[in-house]
Amino acid sequence: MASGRRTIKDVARLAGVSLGSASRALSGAENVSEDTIARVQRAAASLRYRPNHAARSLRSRSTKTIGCMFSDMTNPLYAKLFDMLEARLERQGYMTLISNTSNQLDREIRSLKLLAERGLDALIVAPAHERNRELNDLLQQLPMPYLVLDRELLVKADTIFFDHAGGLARVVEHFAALGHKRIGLVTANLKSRPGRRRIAAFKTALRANDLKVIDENLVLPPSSMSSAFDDVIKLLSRKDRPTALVVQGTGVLSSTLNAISVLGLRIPDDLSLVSIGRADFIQHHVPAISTLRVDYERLSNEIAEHLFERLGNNNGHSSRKPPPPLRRLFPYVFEERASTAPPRKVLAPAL
Amino acid sequence: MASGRRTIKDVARLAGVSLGSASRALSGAENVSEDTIARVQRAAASLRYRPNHAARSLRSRSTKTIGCMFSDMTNPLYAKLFDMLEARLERQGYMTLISNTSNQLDREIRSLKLLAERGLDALIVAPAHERNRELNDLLQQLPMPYLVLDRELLVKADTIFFDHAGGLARVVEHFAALGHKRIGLVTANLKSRPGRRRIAAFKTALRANDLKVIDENLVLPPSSMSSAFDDVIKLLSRKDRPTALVVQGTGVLSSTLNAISVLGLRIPDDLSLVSIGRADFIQHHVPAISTLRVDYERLSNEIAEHLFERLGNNNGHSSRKPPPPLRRLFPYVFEERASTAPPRKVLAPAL
DNA sequence: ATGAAAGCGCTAACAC
DNA sequence: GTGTTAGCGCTTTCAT
Repeated sequence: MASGRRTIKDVARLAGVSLGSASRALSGAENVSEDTIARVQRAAASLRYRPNHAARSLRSRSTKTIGCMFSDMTNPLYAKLFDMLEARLERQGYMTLISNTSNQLDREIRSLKLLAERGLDALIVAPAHERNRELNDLLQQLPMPYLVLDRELLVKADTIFFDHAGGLARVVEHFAALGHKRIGLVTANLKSRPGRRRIAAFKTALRANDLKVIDENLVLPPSSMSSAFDDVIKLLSRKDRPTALVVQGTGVLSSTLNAISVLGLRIPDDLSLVSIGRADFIQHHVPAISTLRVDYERLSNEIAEHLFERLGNNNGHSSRKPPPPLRRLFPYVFEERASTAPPRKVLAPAL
Repeated sequence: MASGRRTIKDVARLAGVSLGSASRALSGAENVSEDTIARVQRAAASLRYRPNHAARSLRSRSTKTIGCMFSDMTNPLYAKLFDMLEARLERQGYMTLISNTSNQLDREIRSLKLLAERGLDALIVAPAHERNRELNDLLQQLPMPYLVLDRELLVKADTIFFDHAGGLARVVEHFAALGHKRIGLVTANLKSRPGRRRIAAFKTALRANDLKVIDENLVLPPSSMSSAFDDVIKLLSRKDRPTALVVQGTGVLSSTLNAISVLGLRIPDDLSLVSIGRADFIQHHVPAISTLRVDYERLSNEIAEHLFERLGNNNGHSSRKPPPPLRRLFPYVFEERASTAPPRKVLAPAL
């Protein structure tokens, strides 16, 4: 890196004060005179001084950086969350370091090691491999506080869970109230918590509404971004095809819409549809698609607040008692738009 | 951060060697005996030693980190590039720090300052505001080498441009060869280079093929991710509607497909279509969509190689002559798939 | 309120 | 090949 970079020493010399005073003036400490602050700031500006981050964090033991390890940034939902989070944390002077692991265990492990040695102030993690021993050990040994996003790890950790049960219950009730009897779920067959919970919650919600659980109505393409096209075509070609569909809002949704369009079915006349998680590309769809979604602004606020609270406690080094781990159930919001209507068969007699 | 963290001093003591030897052993230096290496590594492992990154980069003046500033990570194209880049750089021991600015000038400026003071080894930037004075000044004062991605800045800088002209020429020739006379372009009306160049290149390509430039065929929704639905509906409802469409592969593409589906038009029977940049959500579309795309794997390799070359030169501090700035024209690849065919009117007489 | 001095953990330069 | 030492740029005591 540039050797000609200005240091705080240069600033102090130019301002005619000691090194310590310059530091205090720049970091807004208590015991500095107005005059000193002014002179130091002028000197810093004229030298275009920028503090050296490595030196600062070596000494102060704070990197002012928060790390995120998400399983797949290509997933627009994570991308959106990251965007909000970054904007939110930046306001407190924190930078966000992201590490994307593409659902690969080895990348998750290397990533965790790297993040650990960089001594970030805190971490937000959503590893794909919740039950891997090495990964769990690594997390446990992490020197900084960390927050888990919708994963059920082996280790006890602060976690924000998404309320899949509540969310899917809301959607199924909505369909049931409209008179739908046959409801399908199209979602990735992932092993991680969101995948597992969505399927379980869907079945539970059906039972709670006295609806039959028809396993054929569960369309489970292997990965979160892969195509559900063929499966949806098959499902919707059946004689007793579902009249309503709950669809995961990633690539699965676009291929489902594609299949619906190819079959010439109309939404909501022939088929009602609710997406889980509003994918960006769908927000202008015609007709507007009813969505079960997470309020990412609220979520990123909650994450930030929790993190800062933990960071605060951590300042006093070994505090008396470790606080109980956070276990927050974060709600989904159901936004009814134009993609749901009563099923045809029910409407017909009324005509 | 944890105060009980092990340092290299602990490792050296346990291994029974000096601090310097421990350091050399761990960083794979030249002059260390096999025996020392083994003992130090054993000691490090048993202590669960992790080097302190701040100390290391303060001393060695290298952060082993490369920063990216992209205008919008929510754009799946950037997300994909970042993913490949991260995997590529990780292999050389580099971490990738991403900063997402959502096309906001103030975030770009703050971001650049933060990245600068963290003394990253190199930067990859694609700012939305190419011609902003403050942003250009900031770039010029950057202490580390940086690479610009498809932007025309005021300052001279290493840049990889995408070959929009070559790419669009290829697509228009393809359509012309199939017999299309009326070709439309649907793309965001962004002020940044990709937006500008795409439009200009499209017009040039039409002229080169003796096709009329019909301004009404240019559909320009305001932002790269916004909806083109209404505009595409209008365009395709016209009597002399285009028989072929070139569509930007972001949210614009999904809303265009949505419009086409609502109008009941079939691809490629009623309308041929090529997307620019394969959005992830479209890779399984039926019919498969012909695409003008960037080879992100190759691109990330070129970026990495260029960066390491610049880093190499930078080691020798002020080298004799600064090398001429890189101005690389990066090619598009045209992948013909199933979404293009001769126009109907031309086929009819043949029947 | 200010200056002097220590030292964060590490690597690089130098001696042997 | 190894140990010793200096010092990266900064914040934080500790005097005054």
